[in-house]
Amino acid sequence: MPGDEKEITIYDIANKLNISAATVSRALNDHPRVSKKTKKLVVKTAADMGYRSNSFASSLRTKNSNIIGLIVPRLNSNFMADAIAGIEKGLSNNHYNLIISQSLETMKKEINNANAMLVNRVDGLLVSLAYDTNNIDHFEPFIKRNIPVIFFDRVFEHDKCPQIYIDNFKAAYEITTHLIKQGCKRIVHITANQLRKVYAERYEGYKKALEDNNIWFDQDLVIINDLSSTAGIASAEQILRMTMLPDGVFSANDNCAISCMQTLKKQGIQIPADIAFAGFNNDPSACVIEPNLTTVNYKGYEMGEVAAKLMIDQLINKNELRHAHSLVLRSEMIVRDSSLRIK
Amino acid sequence: MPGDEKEITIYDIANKLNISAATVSRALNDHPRVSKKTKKLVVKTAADMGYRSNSFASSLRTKNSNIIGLIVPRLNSNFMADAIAGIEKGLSNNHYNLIISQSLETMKKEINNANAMLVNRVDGLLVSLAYDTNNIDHFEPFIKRNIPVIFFDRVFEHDKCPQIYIDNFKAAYEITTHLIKQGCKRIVHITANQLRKVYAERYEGYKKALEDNNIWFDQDLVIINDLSSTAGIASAEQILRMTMLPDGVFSANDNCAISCMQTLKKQGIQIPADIAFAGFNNDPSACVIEPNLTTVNYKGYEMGEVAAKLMIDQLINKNELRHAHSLVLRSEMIVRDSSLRIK
DNA sequence: TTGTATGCGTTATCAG
DNA sequence: CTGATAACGCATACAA
Repeated sequence: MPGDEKEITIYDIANKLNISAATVSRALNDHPRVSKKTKKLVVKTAADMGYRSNSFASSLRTKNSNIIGLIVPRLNSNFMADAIAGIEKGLSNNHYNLIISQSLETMKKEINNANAMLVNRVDGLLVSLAYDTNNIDHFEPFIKRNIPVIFFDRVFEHDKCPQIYIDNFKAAYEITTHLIKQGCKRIVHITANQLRKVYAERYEGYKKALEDNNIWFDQDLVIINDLSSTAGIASAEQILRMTMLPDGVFSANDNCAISCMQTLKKQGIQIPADIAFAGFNNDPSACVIEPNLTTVNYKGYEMGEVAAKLMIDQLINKNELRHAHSLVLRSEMIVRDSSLRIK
Repeated sequence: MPGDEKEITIYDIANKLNISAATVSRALNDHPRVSKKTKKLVVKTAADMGYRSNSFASSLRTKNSNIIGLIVPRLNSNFMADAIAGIEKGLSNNHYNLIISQSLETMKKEINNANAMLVNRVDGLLVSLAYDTNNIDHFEPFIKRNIPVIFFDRVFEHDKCPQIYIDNFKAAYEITTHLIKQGCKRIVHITANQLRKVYAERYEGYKKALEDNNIWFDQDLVIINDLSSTAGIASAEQILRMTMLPDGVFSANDNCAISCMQTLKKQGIQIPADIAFAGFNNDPSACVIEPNLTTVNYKGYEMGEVAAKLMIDQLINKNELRHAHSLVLRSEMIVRDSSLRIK
């Protein structure tokens, strides 16, 4: 029966070659003080014998797992899938492995995930926070142990944890200003839970743009939901019920913007003539909807790569004073037909 | 300085409580032959002392990592993101962790990934194959060690490896037949590398549907590319150069179908009147493109859940005769306006 | 129900 | 450059 054969260990290799296990270990780890000849011989014999290093034993000794943990709200969004792809690339290039879990937007599961990561002894943790996370005590055990915790996108302020994000305030300010320049005076803003800094900052950017253009901020024009497709439909219905229709909509994500647009279009609303639209994220569908959606390009892949790079840096420079230097990535407004009244 | 404090072990707990480490170990693992009282005391003390189990030591003893490996071509596609979300849910419910990597569609990287998984001692492996993988020798080390290897979506025939997929032949047959019923007689098929069974079978389904409806199969109507958006544009250009335009297009994925449609629309082609369209996958954008795209609904999330479930079954029933029972999941054609000529 | 003793496979220390 | 030896922290066989 297969699977019952004994696994080869460095002792087996040592016996076969009449050298010590210590030398075998050193040879396999490319230790400088082993002769080229021995190294070559050991590596070859190991391969021949079907040896595979036992990472459990190795990790037990070295106290390193070479595994990075990742906790995200959802794995299946365009942005997150891109981010993970970028992270995986960055880590695997440095021979780190990635273990992933999703909080499904609840702090409760996020705490469970964090504990699992702790037990799995990840060497570092990358986190994008759940919808309702209001404190990060569950990451303290990592911080206490000097295990780097890095937040990206959905970040949290902590002087030991670097953050990677884009300037959401600025991006929202720009895109709102753009709508105003296109003649919009009553702009609806669709956003989510203000606990998440990304949404709070976009909201602030929206408000500031109104203010700077002498447009009265009207709380009734702000719709707060979960930015899902379903929420987009509901938002459209809410808009249609307004006594005075808005002439612009800035949604905090594309997903919601698109389903909102579709619903309004079905009711005969002309876009951008009646209502100009802007989203956020530059999802693939933004180039499919008609008219194409003006949005903020915000590439997850790059953010993932950067997060991985920062993590590697932290792990390599373990002894250096680790100040939480944060990174603000570029984002850019992409103007498409959904907001272009003046051509 | 933080991080320098010694980690608590079961010995520390044992000392504190004046019991043996063995009892602590048993108590923490909820072993039946430990008194309720001791268990409770141990668990509480462990928590108070900030103990975390050392998975390295534990794994070294038990030879189980409680980690499942996942190798996929790309992490960032709608289908794969959904599948991974389903897998993660299924595994985490059973206290398994998930370690992921992407082959970026090359067999070379897939082999590297497999080796990394081997060294990481995953308890099982879930695989969706790269574009050009033409043999699976790199998974033999797992099979030899009785580590379950399960293929999903992009599968490979092996009598020890269960497969999870949909009936691609049937789905393609149905959707092609649908196009024919809508009056199409010259149907282009856009597909990918025939090494991958999914595409080969969709191709076969297409051919069989033509045959059964007495439509001559024309090799010139078959376009083989990588099904990317870029490839969709190129396909449209190729179609426009055809001396006689086709009256239908069946693309092996939505992504390519959509960019192809967009390009043709820009050239004034009416859809579905001039050319009827059908895709595969039911990506979110299929409901955004105008007209909405007829496609095959093929939910990744469910496939992921099923893959996780099958893996758990294999791991639990370790001793049972493990015959590679494969699973064929449901898929369904969704008819939308892109193919509806007869209303 | 609890304790004792041992080994899992590696790496680091020390000695040569 | 190489060898002997001692941990790393846990789980289990066996003994009590």
